[in-house]
Amino acid sequence: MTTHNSKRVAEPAPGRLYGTVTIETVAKMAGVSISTVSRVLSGTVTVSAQKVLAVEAAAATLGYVPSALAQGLASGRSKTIGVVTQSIDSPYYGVMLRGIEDELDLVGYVPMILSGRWNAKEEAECVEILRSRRVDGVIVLAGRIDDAALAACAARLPTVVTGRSLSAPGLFSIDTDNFRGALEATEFLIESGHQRIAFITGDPEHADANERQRGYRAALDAAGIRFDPKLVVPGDFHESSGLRAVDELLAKRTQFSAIFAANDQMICGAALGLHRRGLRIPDDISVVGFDDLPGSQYMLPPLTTVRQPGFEMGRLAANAMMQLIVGETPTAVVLPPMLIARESTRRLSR
Amino acid sequence: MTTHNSKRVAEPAPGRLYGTVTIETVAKMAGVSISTVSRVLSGTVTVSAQKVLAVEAAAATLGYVPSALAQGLASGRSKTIGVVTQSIDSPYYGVMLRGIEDELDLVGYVPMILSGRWNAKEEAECVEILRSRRVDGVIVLAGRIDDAALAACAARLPTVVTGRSLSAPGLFSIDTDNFRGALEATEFLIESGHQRIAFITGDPEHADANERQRGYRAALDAAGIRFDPKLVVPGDFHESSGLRAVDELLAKRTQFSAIFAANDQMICGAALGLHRRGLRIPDDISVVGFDDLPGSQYMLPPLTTVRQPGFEMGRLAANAMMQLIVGETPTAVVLPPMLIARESTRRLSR
DNA sequence: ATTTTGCTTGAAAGCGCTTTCATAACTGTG
DNA sequence: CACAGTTATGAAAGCGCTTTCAAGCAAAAT
Repeated sequence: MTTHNSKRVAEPAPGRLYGTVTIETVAKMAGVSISTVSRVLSGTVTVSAQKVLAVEAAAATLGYVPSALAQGLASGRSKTIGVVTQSIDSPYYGVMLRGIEDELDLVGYVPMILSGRWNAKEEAECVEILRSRRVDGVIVLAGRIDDAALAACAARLPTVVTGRSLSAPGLFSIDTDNFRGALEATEFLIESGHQRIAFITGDPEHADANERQRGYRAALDAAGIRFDPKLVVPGDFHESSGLRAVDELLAKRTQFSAIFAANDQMICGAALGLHRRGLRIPDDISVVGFDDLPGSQYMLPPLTTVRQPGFEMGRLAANAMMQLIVGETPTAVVLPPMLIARESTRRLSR
Repeated sequence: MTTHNSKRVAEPAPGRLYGTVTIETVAKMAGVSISTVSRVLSGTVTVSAQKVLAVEAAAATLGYVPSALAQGLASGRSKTIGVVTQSIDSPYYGVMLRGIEDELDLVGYVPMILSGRWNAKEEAECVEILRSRRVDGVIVLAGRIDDAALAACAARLPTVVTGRSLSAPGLFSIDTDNFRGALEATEFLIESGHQRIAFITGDPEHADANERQRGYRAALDAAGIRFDPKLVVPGDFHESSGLRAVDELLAKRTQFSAIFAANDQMICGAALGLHRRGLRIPDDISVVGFDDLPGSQYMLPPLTTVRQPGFEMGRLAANAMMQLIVGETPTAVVLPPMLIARESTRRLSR
């Protein structure tokens, strides 16, 4: 029987940059074993001061950067958190992402952000990609992915979801009280003397959207104002749908003195629609949005809206993730929204 | 001499989920070697149809998801591209990120997006983190990191930078012609009869900002309009600075009929400032921005601005990266900006 | 019938780390 | 001063893949 493996030369590592400095390079230079290098770099075990110095010096002069891939493979923790957002350029989710980034930064984790593009299938694909990247957890920002898929994800990976309230093992959800926010916004309009209040809905596939509509309706009911379906026009959360909604509203020749939209972006579009018809905000029509996007305070006029603490939500989500990872059970949270009265609404003197 | 290593049981892999399915699990179930599994999954080598089927069946029933960490470590390619943006919620960079995402998606790469927060130090840290993550390349969106650091990065990793024109080995830059964009915007204003045109600068640490100012100046010179330093006020690319700029301009009691700002966000702030003073756009003051953010067409009135093809730039950047990775040399690009005349400017009838 | 060529396939050597495990070197203690 | 109790350290076993390398085999060529 021949020993069929000839000695392999380990010199020119295939497909790899010549001169890559690894933990071994550092170990040799410092005159210690790679275990010791690993120990001083992670700082988990005491190492003699002299060796610490030697290792640090070697690492510095060599410009050693540990491979997160190797670390992840060996330790079973990649120190990265997958984040599924909907659109990387969404102003609304953008703020939440900032919160997540900031919080993760503090504990040495890195986010891996993927876009689900408002589409259950793509979101599921994102989760799959993230799983293959061996992220230590997944944060999903709202989206269309169904609760079951989310629970399934949570079964194998710590999972945090925002804009939704549901519970499952390993799953933590964080939401704002959309019903209440919409209720308060509508109440505010009613208290200001408005009776004919139009509502531009959000995407009906989105739980938030429906909650907001429910809040609008509840405020009307509570005030004894008859609900008029003609005042409700469909939107999809984007600017363009706000513009269309105003056209539709005006075409109906239904009278109204205020518009409440399920988000700020649609109010933007609506404002343009009103402008085109020569209608002034708030002189002719009062408008109220939802979210309080960064730009909303610079709208003309500055927008009255329901503030969602997006940044805080992001931080909370990241925080909860850290807790899940260490095995704690964060307590589910429903954040209170807050009405920000600015200049897009006026009191109706009857 | 005692053989000092006792047989180790490999059963409960430390710190790892019980039941993780690896390539070995699949191999066993399919009755083939792990090499064969690897081969059918990567599809690089022909494998008998029968085994392909067996492997695919096994992988499917086991729900096997290959570890990108292990793949990356073994192959030396992580299939991820690091992206350094400035702020994850910047509307301007957001569009570029979308372009990058889309293009990377097509070729099976995943972006890892980090925020440099407009700060050279943090940007350098991002690059370092990315390096440790063993990304296959780095795309830097503008930023303050100095050219030398960028070139150094390019020396070890394929690098693409936007909003800057420089060249170095392994480095590819992609930029828009800021000078020309600003020149055309200013010319447009001049042709419309404006002579007293104020300019709100961008952050002077940003090359783009200075180019745009140069364009403004050049148009003035070409038209024989005397440059008046009192008409130039500093900004920092954010809305709030646009607001302040208008206050400053008005405080000077210098007369002007138009404002050109180094970006759209500052125009937003400026518009609010004008609104507060009862000045109307474009009746009293014409305004022109730069960038054409997604929201700019919904400004009141819709903003005349210089369009930067952000999405295209993102795609080009990702594309160039792919070329760099396979060893090709993409040709540097300077994209032409385009003036979009909307309703925030009016022709001055003298 | 025998050699050659061409395929498919498994064994095994890494990739660059972390983490036992065991040893060697010290520190006290009775 | 022998013996137990600590530390500090290196060897080596993985982590889950990719990728040679060589063997095995069947088909083609002589």
